[in-house]
Amino acid sequence: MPAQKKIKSTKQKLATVNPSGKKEESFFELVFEVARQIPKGRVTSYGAIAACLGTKLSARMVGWAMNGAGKVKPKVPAHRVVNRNGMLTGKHHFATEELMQQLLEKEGIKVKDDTVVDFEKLFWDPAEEFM
DNA sequence: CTCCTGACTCAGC
DNA sequence: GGCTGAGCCAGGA
Repeated sequence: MPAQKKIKSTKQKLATVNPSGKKEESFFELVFEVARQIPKGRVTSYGAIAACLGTKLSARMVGWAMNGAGKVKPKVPAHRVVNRNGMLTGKHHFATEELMQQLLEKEGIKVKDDTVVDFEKLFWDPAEEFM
């Protein structure tokens, strides 16, 4: 795990990325925004996103937010989000358990034993993007 | 309104 | 070094 550096007000940065100055977005919409920023062929963790949003203790909420990942538009690449070990803990929530892995492999990410190979190398820190 | 649960994480044993 | 318990917050019953 890359030591989580000083997280700044990422929410504000998100507001910049998403200049639809409407009402406050719910927590998972915020999560979706971050998730959509994940570059192809890269992955991140629930904790990283949570920390990025300032609620690192609520990584569960991030994962849960992903529950609606396929129900929103544009679609959220939930398959690029794994737990802090790089394990595909959320694959059971996809259409099929193989789907998540297939999507990852399709993007050049190798998956072995439900775990992303070279996870640390492929890890994408949301804080980097909004810095 | 209260209770339960959950795609995580960390700390303790 | 693996397993267990507790904390986290939001939404659904």
